[in-house]
Amino acid sequence: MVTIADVARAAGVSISTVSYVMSGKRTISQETRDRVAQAIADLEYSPHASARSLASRSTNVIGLQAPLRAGVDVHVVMQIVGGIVTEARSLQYDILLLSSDDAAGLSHAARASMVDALLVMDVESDDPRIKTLEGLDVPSVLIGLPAGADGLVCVDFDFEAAGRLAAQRLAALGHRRIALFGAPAEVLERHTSYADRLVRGFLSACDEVGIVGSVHACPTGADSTRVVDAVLAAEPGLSGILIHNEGALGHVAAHLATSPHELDLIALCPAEMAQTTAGLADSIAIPAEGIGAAAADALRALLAGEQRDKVVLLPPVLASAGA
Amino acid sequence: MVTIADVARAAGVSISTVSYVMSGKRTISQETRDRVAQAIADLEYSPHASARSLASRSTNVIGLQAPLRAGVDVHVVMQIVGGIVTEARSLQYDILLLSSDDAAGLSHAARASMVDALLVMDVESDDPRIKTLEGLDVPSVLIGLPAGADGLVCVDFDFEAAGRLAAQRLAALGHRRIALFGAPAEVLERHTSYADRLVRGFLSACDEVGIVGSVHACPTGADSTRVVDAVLAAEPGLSGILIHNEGALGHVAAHLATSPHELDLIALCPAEMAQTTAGLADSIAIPAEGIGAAAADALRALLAGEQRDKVVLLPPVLASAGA
DNA sequence: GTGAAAGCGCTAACAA
DNA sequence: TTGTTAGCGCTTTCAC
Repeated sequence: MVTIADVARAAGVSISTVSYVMSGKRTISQETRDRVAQAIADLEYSPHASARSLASRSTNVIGLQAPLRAGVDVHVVMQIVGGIVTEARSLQYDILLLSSDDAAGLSHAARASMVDALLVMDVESDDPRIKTLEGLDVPSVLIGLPAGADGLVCVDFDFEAAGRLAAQRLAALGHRRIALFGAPAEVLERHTSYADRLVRGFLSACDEVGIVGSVHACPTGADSTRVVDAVLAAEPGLSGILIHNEGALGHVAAHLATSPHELDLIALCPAEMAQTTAGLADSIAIPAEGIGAAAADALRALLAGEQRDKVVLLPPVLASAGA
Repeated sequence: MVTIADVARAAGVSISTVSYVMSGKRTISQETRDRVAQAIADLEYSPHASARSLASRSTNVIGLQAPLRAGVDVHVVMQIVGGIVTEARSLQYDILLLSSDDAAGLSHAARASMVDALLVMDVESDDPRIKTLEGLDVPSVLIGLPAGADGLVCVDFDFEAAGRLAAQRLAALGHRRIALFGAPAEVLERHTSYADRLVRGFLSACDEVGIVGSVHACPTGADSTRVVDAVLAAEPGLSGILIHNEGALGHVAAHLATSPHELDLIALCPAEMAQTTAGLADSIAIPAEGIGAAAADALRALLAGEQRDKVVLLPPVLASAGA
């Protein structure tokens, strides 16, 4: 193993000089700097991460709790994690995947000084982790917007604005009666924050523009088409649909394409998914990677002591499908 | 911050006694052990991870390179990672998500002593990471079976056996002409190891049982149905299909359900996905979590110095769909 | 502009 | 059965 002492010896300087060349916290003559840099390159030296963090009292690691056994939106979770990792890397942070999903996992990582900060996905309202996070001495950011997390920094997609946007768009297309097909019933019933916000935006925009909107839980997979058919039968005149369900989108889109009903379908999903789905009128992209990147950046700001908004909501953007 | 010295003081013992109580590497009287345990609990002490790994020269961290921007099988990747994390946790290991996907990322993590071992997914034949891994002083396990990785431990699903099993099953169902719809063309053309192995197993079993098999690339999404229709038109008498494409499965299954052709469809996909897909004759489950767990366990064996097979292949299991 | 040396919190000899 | 202490490799005062 190559240590800082090896580098110092090779460059003919003291170890503190090597350290200062790497950190830039001291002015070093150009000549010395070059010699040290050369020695580092020659020896393929990488500072021992643990030694460094023991001495510097910081790890350059972010702890991440991600829902790996996710129900619905696997693609979204993966893309968010991808965004986090990419952004974190550019900020010189590594990501430690926390293996337990509970509050104890968070406080353990913090107490063991394994991480400089914590990033937590999939937090629900009344989640015990909220109180735990507030009591820890490492900063944290939530991805999502659970009720009761007032003290914490939250980053999320603006589902309410997305619901509103979709309703307005469908109204502009001339529809007078529209429906939202969302998450499976079990998710809706938990009153997951994002689902509630989407519904709220959708219905309030319907009110505002004076059209009729309804909301329906939607199972994953092929069953979804049955639910859609039932709603279409029960609501004559229904002609515009917003769908937010990764596992149902493909089936519903394909089903409606062969249906006698004349209607417009807007999907709320990652952009890539909209592109491979035929039969969409429009789509609203969930900027999943952007959410991850924004969360990592919010953490950077916290760590740097910058003052920022507690809540960061990424705005929805309407896209022509297939374009 | 609570240190081992605080615990020692509270328990009225020396710090080494505390250390030995935690590691169990020394026999300690029951009484002392209890006092120390009590102090640890009272103070909510967690050993400083960096200090520990600096002194013990091991991190209890596994570095993982996972394809986050995956093309096809997001579900599979997520489940594998879930399996890794779960198993690693039970082995007292944490997972560090390596942020760069290249060889340099691997050697950096190793040289910086950030990890005790490396787990690498999505390695292709002739991947430069293979040589890098072989030169590293930390043990590693690949998930996949790339050509040229003879020196390394590899864990994967037995795609060849799966292809063989599917063909045999379709033959047993009475089909004389069957087809495999696999990955998108760009994946097949890269000669990704798993795709090649699946094809080999499928075709060789066709030969053995004396039926005709053909293999076709399959695009993701709704386009897939067009390809299937074209093949059905071109191959009269085709009546059995094996499909291995997460993004196409739903569309193809739905499409065939409404088709005039009388045929059996076998899906190769995670069990959960088969369950939500209607119209399958059978399915062969990809035990994604099991792969992750097996990989983590292979790493544990390596770390423990156990002698094991270089290649671990998880066998396919035929399941009645919808059952 | 550079060096020497005191820790960071822990593990594991070495001693008793 | 327990305590004392020398490192692990680095950062950062303090000294020049």
